[in-house]
Amino acid sequence: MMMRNPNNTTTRDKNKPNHACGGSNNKPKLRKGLWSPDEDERLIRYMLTNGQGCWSDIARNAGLLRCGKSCRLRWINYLRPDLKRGSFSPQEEDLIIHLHSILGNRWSQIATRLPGRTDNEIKNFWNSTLKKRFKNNNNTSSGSSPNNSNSNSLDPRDQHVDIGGKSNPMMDGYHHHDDTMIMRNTMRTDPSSFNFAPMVSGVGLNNLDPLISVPDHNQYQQMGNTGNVFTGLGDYGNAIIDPISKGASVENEWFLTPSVNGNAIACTTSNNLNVEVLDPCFINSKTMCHSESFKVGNMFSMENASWETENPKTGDWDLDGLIDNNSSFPFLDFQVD
DNA sequence: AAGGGGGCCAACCGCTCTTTA
DNA sequence: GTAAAGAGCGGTTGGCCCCCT
Repeated sequence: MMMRNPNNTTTRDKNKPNHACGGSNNKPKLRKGLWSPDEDERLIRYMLTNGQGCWSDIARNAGLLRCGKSCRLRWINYLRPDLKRGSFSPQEEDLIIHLHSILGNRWSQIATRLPGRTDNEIKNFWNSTLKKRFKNNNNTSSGSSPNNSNSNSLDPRDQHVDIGGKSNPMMDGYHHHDDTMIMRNTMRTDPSSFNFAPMVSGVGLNNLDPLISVPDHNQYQQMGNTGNVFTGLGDYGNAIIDPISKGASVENEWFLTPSVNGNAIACTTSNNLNVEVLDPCFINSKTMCHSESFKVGNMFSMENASWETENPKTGDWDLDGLIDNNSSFPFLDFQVD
């Protein structure tokens, strides 16, 4: 572990006012910079004895000349006994990439799903390693790579969906990650002429889905036994339902299901031949699933057309519910009038 | 061997959100 | 209802270390 000299004060420390950690003339000057072993020991001893409370009180009661904020950071990112040390495992890397594709730079939310890892650690890992890796992939990959991007973005979500290396006009889509514009075409398949495998991959299962980008997690992938559609549950819970196996028997019977990756997926039958799967991506999944005002017709009208959502904010989602519920989705039936 | 550049990562900043009085 | 304080978050900085030349 690289350590700076705890006695050092950075230029930034010297030149900038300390808004966050006091700095009042009446109070003893608070220490900044690296923590000394003695400070660590004081904080550990206090936390183990008294537990977490008001951080300002902790700093004071532990006899530390630190602001509460600094104590909190030190404890959470370094001293906590349940922290995992060492480099990230490939599984953790996969999970970080996957979660980042869903959550973006919400490091704290990503960290809650990697026990023993801190948001700071993950953020640093992403910025120093994974981001660079994506950049290199973009520079060197060509054609059929799932990570191949038509944009210059480093963000794995900015990926053109290219099924099997060939652009499929029925399944083409593009994701833009910046919360302002997401579009993806409706998909319509005719089972008499369509090869389902790429569809399954392209819709929401794993590595061909620009929102997923996690290879080798297809173990739950199933083909629908109707031969018409598919039923799938990705390793991380991204679900796709087979409307026919769910009992759809009439034309235009719709089913909605929230996907863990934030996509609310709608399935329907049309003459029991075509299957519509809509992946509105960044549209508020709560609205889709729960709002009475939501009209399936709105989705239907988007068929074969890209669209812009008004203001799709990832923060609107019940991501906790979606992501945590990996194994049993509350499939929500949705009946068209 | 020296030194310069780049990577890593601890820790800070500034902001927003939440809680409390 | 509102202001202040506390907590938490993401972005950023910069010191230390390693590696390459």
